Amino acid sequence: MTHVRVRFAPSPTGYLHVGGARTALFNWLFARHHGGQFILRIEDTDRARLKEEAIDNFLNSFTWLGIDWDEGPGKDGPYGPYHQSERIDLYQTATKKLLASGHAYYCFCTAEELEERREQARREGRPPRYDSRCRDLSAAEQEQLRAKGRQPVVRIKAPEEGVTVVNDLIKGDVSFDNSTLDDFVIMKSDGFPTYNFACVVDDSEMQISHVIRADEHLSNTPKQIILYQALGLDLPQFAHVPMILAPDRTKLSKRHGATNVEEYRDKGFLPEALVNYLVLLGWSPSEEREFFTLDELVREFDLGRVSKTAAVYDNEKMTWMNGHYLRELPLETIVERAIPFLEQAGTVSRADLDDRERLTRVISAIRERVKTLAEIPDAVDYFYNEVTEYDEKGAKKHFAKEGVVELLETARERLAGLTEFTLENTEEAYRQLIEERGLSGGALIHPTRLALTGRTWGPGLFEVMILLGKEQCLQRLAAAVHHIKGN
RNA sequence: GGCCCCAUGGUCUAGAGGCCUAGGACACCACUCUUUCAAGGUGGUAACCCGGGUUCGAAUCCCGGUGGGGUCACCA
Repeated sequence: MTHVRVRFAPSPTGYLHVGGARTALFNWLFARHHGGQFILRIEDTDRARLKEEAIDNFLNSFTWLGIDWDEGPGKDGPYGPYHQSERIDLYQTATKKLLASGHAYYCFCTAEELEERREQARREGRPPRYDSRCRDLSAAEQEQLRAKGRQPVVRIKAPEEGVTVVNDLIKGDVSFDNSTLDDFVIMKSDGFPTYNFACVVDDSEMQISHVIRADEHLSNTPKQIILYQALGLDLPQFAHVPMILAPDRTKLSKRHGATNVEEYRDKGFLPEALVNYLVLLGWSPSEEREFFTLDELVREFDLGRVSKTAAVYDNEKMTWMNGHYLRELPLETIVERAIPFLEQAGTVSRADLDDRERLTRVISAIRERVKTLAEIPDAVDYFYNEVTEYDEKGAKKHFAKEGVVELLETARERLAGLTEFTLENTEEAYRQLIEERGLSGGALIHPTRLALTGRTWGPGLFEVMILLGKEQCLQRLAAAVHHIKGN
């Protein structure tokens, strides 16, 4: 294979979308698999929609996902600059070439005129194509229009007959009738290139070997091929990856919930899980397997195993995947990543957060019971804060029983009598009491859990006791008794 | 609407003519483990869009329908 150079070319108008993230990921994996380069190119030719902070958002998202780039913003290379707004001279040179060779021409129609004609075409049920009316304007006519103050655009002279075939690595050969193409704009009246033009000039200039992009660009590809041909340039390989759809089978958008990777981070998802989930949407490994590290993906990834069909994004599976990573990642890693969420929630004091040893034990106890980092503050709450209320259903079930007050008081005395408050001792004390009274384990354990945590679920009771410490246990048992009597 | 792409359980997918009585994963249900909730283990419900061909044989190849998606800008 020729030397692999691929690129991801976002337009800095918003955030990195999960669909974009997956496309970038496919590009990155392909580059790493083949020992090639992954380039980030900023397509900022639409100055009206440009957002200053967007580029940083993108870069942060990539870094968070573990995707690095060999050339691009902050990483100069031999084919820079990597912002299209700084490459205008390149597009102008290419335009001059096209104009000189008769492959392009100036068009003086205004945006309003064009919109009007498109509207009319639609009304009459015709395809809204540009009618090439400026194609053969004489020099004199052009002068006249310029004199009127009209700022022209430059259009490509598209072939009127024949067929343009896209040899796509994923879709196979796709043919387009040239008669369906019109003389599209390559340079806007503001002197900036259009997407298709800038894309071709840059992909060629940057020696891109494989253009791997979303399916929605497939219909742009014949236009780009025409530009390559007009400029006398070699074609890259094309690969159009299927789209990611929302559950209602439409394009994924804000109204479907979290769609950009920053939101996933903020909702407590792990980058490992997002990457793993996303890569499995549209790509399948050669062996039946669900979990892959980035390194394993680099080894396994293959464009040949990318599916042709659009995939529906499933948040349940994403969440399941996240839960898996939450359980499997090193404990220290989870603790590190949980801290920002705990800080944000503000329910655990600074001092408690700094007691890393206890925090680690607490998180170890609950981590397989949560699916996202964002659930951790709530799950650890009672280890750090007093229990102020009891689960309503649980209270009805466990606090309303005959003799529960006496039972909890007795249990409290037994615990109070322990000189060493260990897992073994506490359990032993409880087992003994259970046996004495001829109770089922749950009859004592359930009300105790509710008293200590306010909840009906959580880690093993004796683990909770040890984590809470003797004093807290005694205090909470007393408080619960007080609460029950008060009702 | 024109053009283009696609079509295996609710969802992600395996499958490149006989290995398919269609496999795996999520979700769901049951059982199991268990002091609870999870996690884990075991089992289960559930799919080849329809119609024609081709072939001894089709989820797989061809054609036609249907359905879904994408795209038709001086946006990328």
